[in-house]
Amino acid sequence: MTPRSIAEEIKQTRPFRSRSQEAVVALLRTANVLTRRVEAVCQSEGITHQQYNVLRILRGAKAPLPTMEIAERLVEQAPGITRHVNNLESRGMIKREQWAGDRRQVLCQITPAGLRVLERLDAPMDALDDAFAGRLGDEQLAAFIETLDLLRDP
Amino acid sequence: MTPRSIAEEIKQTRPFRSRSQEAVVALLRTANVLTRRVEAVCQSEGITHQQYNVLRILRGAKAPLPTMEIAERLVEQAPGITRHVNNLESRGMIKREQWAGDRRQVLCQITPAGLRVLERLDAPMDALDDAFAGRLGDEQLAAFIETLDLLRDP
DNA sequence: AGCAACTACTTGACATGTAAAACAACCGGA
DNA sequence: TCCGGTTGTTTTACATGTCAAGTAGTTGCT
Repeated sequence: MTPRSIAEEIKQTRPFRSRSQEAVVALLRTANVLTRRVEAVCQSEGITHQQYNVLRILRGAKAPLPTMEIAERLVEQAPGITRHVNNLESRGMIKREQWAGDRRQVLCQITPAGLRVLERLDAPMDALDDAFAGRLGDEQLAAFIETLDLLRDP
Repeated sequence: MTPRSIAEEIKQTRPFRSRSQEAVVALLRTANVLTRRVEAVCQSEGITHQQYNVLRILRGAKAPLPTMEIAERLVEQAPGITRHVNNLESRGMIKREQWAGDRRQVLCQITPAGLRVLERLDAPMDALDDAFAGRLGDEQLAAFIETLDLLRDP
């Protein structure tokens, strides 16, 4: 039941210099594949992967969030977020408002329309998650997550 | 020694609907972080992550490769590859030639200049791989790679 | 108060990824 | 051989991510 190994998959004559390199390449390729699937699901509602993430962050937050908060959570630079927010706002999925406390900040909040979009995506996204990671056994899944957490650790 | 968990890291009020979802998010975020580091290394030679990959594929191949072969191995659409190849060719790192056998194909080959660029990147890239994946134990690393291979399996 | 330094965006310019369409070249019959 | 259908690649158009600058609005120090 061994899946095609990366070495074979990319047909490299000189496969890998190290096991670490193999892990790096495998991680990047796997994420690449996964991203496409997520995009495919989001497309059904006419939004992109990152727009979806913005909406999900806003839904997850109890209160309206300043733009930079979203940027931090998405690990993306501010300009990109500004554009996502522009786009989502123009389509009525989120609402922006100045906050009296610090007028530099723009607080973003998901609208009922945005919530409905997310709700329609919940089921297919859950299905994707399960189809993707569901074949891993419980302890393999746990180990995988733990390893990923460790790798991101500074 | 537990790293910040994703749930905590992204400050979501409603963390995850499932363990599978946590794995999906962790994978995407980890790849995101890793990509930035790779880009940072490539930048020292003035090339991008994907241009680096094109060069590495061409170095790994014994013979010149048609453009579409590169696209397949990089899992990227043709137009993107055309541009990378244009860019690399204009800087003398690769060479393009028509092939008599099938005149639709354009064969790409790395030049000595391109090889030198790669050689200068080999050491820092190895270092990155090790810094990134090196803290995993041997068997944790093996399990990680195996899981990734499995996840990419159709 | 006054001003330098900093923060939160926003805008503009540019590289890259993708879908769609344009082309040239090849392939398999009729 | 001629023709419709594929294939390899490029062009075009567009969305997105990043960097560099620009603009408000704040803060801290004097």
